[in-house]
Amino acid sequence: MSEISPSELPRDFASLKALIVARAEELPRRLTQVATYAVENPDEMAFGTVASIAQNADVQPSALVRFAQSLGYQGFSDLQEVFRSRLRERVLNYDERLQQLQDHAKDKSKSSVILDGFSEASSKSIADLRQHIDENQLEQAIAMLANAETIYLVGLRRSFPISSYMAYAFGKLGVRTRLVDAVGGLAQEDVSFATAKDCVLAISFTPYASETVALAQAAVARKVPIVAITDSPFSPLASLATTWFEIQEANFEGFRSMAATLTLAMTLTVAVAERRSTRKGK
Amino acid sequence: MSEISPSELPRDFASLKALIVARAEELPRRLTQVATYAVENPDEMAFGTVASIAQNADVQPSALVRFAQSLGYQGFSDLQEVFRSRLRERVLNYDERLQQLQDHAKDKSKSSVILDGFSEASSKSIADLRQHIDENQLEQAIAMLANAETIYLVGLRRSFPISSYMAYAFGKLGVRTRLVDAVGGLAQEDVSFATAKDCVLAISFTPYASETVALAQAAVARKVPIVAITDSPFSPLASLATTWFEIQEANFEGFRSMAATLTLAMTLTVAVAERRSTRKGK
DNA sequence: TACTATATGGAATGAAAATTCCATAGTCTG
DNA sequence: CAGACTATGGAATTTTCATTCCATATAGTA
Repeated sequence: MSEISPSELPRDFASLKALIVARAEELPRRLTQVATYAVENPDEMAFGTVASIAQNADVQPSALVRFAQSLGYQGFSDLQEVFRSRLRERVLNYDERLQQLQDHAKDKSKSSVILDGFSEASSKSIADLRQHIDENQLEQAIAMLANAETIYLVGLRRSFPISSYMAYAFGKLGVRTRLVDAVGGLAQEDVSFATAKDCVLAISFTPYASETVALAQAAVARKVPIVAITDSPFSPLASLATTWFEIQEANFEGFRSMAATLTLAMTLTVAVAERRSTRKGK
Repeated sequence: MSEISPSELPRDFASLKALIVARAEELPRRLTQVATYAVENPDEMAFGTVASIAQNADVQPSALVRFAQSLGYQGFSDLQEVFRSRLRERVLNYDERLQQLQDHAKDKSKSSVILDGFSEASSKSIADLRQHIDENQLEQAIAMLANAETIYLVGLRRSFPISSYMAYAFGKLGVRTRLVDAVGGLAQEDVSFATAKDCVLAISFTPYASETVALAQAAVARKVPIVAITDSPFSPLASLATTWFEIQEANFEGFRSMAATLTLAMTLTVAVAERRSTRKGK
């Protein structure tokens, strides 16, 4: 009945998907329709019944069975097993992982618990960042930084690793920056060379370092545009900045992650460098 | 028939689990058995049939139906829906997420693609770290650092943000460190004060900064124990170090993440500080 | 255009599943 | 210890589901 079925049908979702895509065009019209639906709604395929799926895909129940058979499976149920296996392999979601962390904390070494805790906090922070960031704002910040003659990187104490990373990475990519560290009030002088053609990237989290705020104020006074990365709308940087990102880092036992900030920093660095190189090319 | 069912039964897995746990003890013996099985085998509950689950849980099929009804559901199928919803909500696994990134790259802004790429790379790096790390090794490194009189933090160029983060965090936690930056060959002098009672934490990735290697060699000569964080068994640090961590950072378009290294750094910092404070307390 | 092969819709069928029912066992109470 | 109530196992029943079948439509070919 089926053209191919050399006993080695896909049993995992990835290869099944590949098979469906490959065979899709040589299948009859209605079965192509099923193929499309299957690839686009794998969850539904895993849990639905022939009748419910048929209704949603707008085909007859028999079409589903035929589809499965034309791929070489015994019937729909056989095919459905593969879609179900996909869900079994899925990664746990955050709530579950957190729960699991707590459940297994007893039988693990203290250091492993800490590692797991920070891993979770970091992953969660990154996921939140991705979900909450405003695309337009990201675009605006990149444009501002890409247009700047010199980027002044302001980040002290806890934020210093981030700004020093950006200084290093920008340097590698040929973008001119100035890493402002505020040792003994020398910092202000640095920024006092900045003009409206430059840009300040200020990073600060609670408790906001007073030097960072002072530097940002000096920049505002000189009409230097500011991109800020901070953690709250009430941050002093929020009102000073031309545009600003709110980053919520998850914490483990009170120690905040820095993963989201670092990820955003990497993004800005590469995006700005990329923007500059394409612009220069023209 | 059922005691409670005020039309607001759990429809999500988290609250269902809470309900089951809460009601478990007041249920009859066989139904408690079902409750236990359900909580411990949620996947099976989602995919199995009444017959198959009953067999695995070693109860009669009717017990499953009764269990569902005693919680307030119409029947087993009704309850099973909740277990299924849990799997639907699960996070995609890495392969799928990567695939999805590529699929949706067209209809997104370039900057979003970069952010997604780095987010993915960071999450993956952290997951790998957690999976591959050796607990005993982690313990050993923490012990070494906790016992040191002074911790010398050696990390240059790309690794400098990490060591500077640790310097900051250790400082906050009252652990004495020395951040070694190799400006103009001054570094060596720093390490030349170190003794066997201290410890060097060296961080370096390809291409290994020659200064970091030189510092590590100087430390070896003075019999100072070394904990290293690097990316390959062929790293010059691997052979010099007393113990070392291999970290594989995922990359996006050739730009390596730093999330795993940062997560390990946070772990070491907090674990060492914690170890010291408990020891001091005795 | 006629013929043939293939595809499709929809009802019929048979299998499998969930649910109910009932007889019996067990437990609690007076 | 008797009686009443609850719990349990397992068979009977009903519902739901996947699959097959067949009449009709569609497309391809001579």
